[in-house]
Amino acid sequence: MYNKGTATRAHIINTANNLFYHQGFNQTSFTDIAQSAGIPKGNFYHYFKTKEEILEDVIQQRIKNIENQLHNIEELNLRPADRIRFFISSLKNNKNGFAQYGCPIGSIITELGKTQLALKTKSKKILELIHHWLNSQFQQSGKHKATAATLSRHIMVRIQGAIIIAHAYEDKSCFTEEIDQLLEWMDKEASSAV
Amino acid sequence: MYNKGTATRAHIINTANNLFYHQGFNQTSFTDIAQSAGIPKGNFYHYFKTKEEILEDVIQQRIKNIENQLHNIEELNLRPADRIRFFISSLKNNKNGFAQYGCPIGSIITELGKTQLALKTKSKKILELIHHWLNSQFQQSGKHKATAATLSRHIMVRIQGAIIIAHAYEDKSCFTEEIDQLLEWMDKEASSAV
DNA sequence: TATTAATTCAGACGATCATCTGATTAACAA
DNA sequence: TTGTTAATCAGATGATCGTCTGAATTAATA
Repeated sequence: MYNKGTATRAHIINTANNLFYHQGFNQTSFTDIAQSAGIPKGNFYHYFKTKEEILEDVIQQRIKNIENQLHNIEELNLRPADRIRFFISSLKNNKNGFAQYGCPIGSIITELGKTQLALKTKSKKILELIHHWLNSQFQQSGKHKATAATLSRHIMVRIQGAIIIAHAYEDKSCFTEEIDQLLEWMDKEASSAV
Repeated sequence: MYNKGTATRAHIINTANNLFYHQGFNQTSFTDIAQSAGIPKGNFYHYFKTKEEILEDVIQQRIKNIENQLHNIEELNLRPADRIRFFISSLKNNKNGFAQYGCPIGSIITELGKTQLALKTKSKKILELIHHWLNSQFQQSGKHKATAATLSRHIMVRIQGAIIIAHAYEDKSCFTEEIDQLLEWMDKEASSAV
């Protein structure tokens, strides 16, 4: 077997992943990815037939990354509510990227949600993964199903909103301060309501 | 003087306004606007030299609309805090559009923020207009400067976040329920802290 | 070594993009 | 009526888009 291609393929996905994040999906051309990856355009077709195929693999990779991230949190031996706190806090590691490029998940859904609904549905899975995880943590912490749904959605809303505003103003402190408020909210509200 | 063109120009801006909202700026071509407006492409150049020029006028129009909206609220003879409540409530009138196309302001800033920073700066003014107005209302209601800044930003965050999530799930109830929570928050938190 | 399959790569394809031209028509002012 | 400006409109322009071809090269297998 001859499989140097596996590495090349991964390299393409990585490059596309960054470009889609930094420039947007529609604003990133085949030529962009090829040049940035240092791979001749003609070579691409051997790995991906369409730009959509690249996006699908990029999404798959992002899903895996987040699954690993959430899995690692679950191994920390924390109570469910503290897992959520840990997850929210850890978002602050990305604050520079959020302020400069927005949310890698939210921005692509917003972009594709306008005209490319099939691709949007696929990107949405990343959002749902986090959303379902939060929901599950709330239920494990003893919240009723309906309460857990409301609380988890509320967190999604405030994270997405904080990133939007931080990106609009290119100011990471917008994000960190709103996240700190969200953590305070976790202590007060989310601990009380059942 | 011969000025049938004024109406044509306004018609172009209106058409572009809708298309930019429904499809995104980069996903809307000159041909799209021309066809949708029923105006031959060649005629466009008489009114707008570039696509950016159209966007600038679209933004100007949106700013005027929001200025009018806010001005109307100020004439309702409400207390500042109730003006804010009124503004937030009135967003529910757009819930269908939000769920289907996202936020006309947030989505264009997100899109342009990736690669077209000059245009982003211009679109951002619509966001700032609302943000400053909220800030001003909070200050008029007796809040300290720093408190008003935090509270107004928080509202922006939650509105943007609610729209993002509603758009992602194409579910307007996501938006309305989060907005109702925001109004409850107004009653509790925003009334207390000075 | 000969054969097969995986991989590389230069460049072509038609479609579409934003932009522009120049000729034509419509409206008004003299 | 004539001259001038505003407005219309068919279609060209070069650049770039995503997609694709086919031949060359490389590595593994028989």
